[in-house]
This record gives sequence, structure tokens and C-alpha cells, in this order.
Amino acid sequence: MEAEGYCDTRLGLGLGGDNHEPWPQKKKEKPVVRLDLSFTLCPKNDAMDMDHHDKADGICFKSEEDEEYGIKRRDNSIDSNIDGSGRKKLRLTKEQSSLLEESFRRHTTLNPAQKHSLAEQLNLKPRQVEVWFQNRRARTKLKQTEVDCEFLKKCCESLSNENRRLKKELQQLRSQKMGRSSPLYTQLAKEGTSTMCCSSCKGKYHD
DNA sequence: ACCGTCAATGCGACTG
DNA sequence: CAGTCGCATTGACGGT
Repeated sequence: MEAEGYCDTRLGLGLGGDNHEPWPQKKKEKPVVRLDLSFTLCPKNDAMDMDHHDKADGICFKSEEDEEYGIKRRDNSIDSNIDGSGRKKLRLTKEQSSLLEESFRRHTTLNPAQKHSLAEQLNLKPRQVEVWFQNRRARTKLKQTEVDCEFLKKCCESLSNENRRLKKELQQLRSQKMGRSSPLYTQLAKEGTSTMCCSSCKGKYHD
């Protein structure tokens, strides 16, 4: 999407156009294109009209009525990550990320107390910490799925090889069986000089 | 221009 | 019923 020169109302997504209708309840009914550009993207110049905009960084804001439809304003922690260009910086800082990672290593889920304490330490909202952990669990699961997939691929490959080998062996045995019906083989077998089978086979499969 | 990553959102399901 | 989770998805952003 073209972002240069525009500000967005990302946390206000979910409304379509001028009618300010909330999203349909069912997931399936969601429109393919969720963003109505005419409504959620505002040229920076227009951001000077301050009804819906933040003067400081050119970010568009919704009016108070929008709150009735569940629109959330961008929180302060994200505000604090805005650079001079007027663009949002969604990335967490290295310090925040490493502390979150460290915490995730200790426990992959958080109880409310842990969440709030961590949020306070990180200067984030508890919801942001919660989201980070959810996304982190999803990443872990995805990684594990990839590992499992790789393992299964190797298994499949090895089984294919084994299957090929056994087929080949079967073919050899069949062709050998054909050979046994020849007069020469019959004579050799009678004399007990056949070395076709191992000793353990003798008596088991042959008389 | 395209793609991957990641913070964030919305929804259904579950639980205490 | 509120809180939480997994999941699918979105959109900003960075790398190539």
C-alpha cells in the first residue's frame, strides 16, 4: 500500500466508509478489503485540519463517536515510538524484545499479575504484552511445525528408499525363482551345492 | 515491486 | 460473563 505522505488510523480499522458500520459478526462475512482508503488514510496536508488528526505527528484520529463502535485510539506506548517522519514505528525496542524473550523462556503464558508487572517494566500496555506472548507462541508453534514437517519428509524419503530397495530385491528373487526351474539348477539343488540361501533359511523354507 | 516479519485486530471456543 | 487462548488476517515496515 502507498504509505508515503499518508497517515493511517490503524487501530480504527474495521469500519467501512462513511456509514461507520461495525464489522459483521461472522468471520466469513468479512469483506476482502477491510480498509476504506477514503476514510482511514488521510493525506498529510489534510492532517492539518485537526478535527480527526494529531497535529504533532500527522496521525489521523477518529472522533469521539467512533469509540461507540469499538474503535480504539492508538495508545501512548505506540505514540512514543513515532519518529519525526510522522510514520508509526510498530517495532518494539531491543530492550523490550529481549526482556519479553527472557520472560517467554521462563514461562510461555502469563498470569494477570505477571502480565501487568511485565507491562510496567516495559512501559507497555498489558494488552500489548499479552499480544506479544500470543504471537510468540504462534511463532514457536510454526517453527515446531516446520521441524515436524522436515522430520516427516525425511521419514517419507527413507521409506521410499526402503520401498525401492525391497521392490528391487523382490524382482531379483522372482528372477532367481525362474532360474530354479531350469534343469541345471534342479541338478545343483539335488547335489546340495546351492549357495543361494543362507544357512538359517535351510530347513525353514527348503527341505 | 515483491516478500517476510511482526504488532495488532477480530472472532469463536473454552473455562472458572 | 469476563478473561484468555488459538487462529486467521491485516497493514506497516524493512530488506532485496
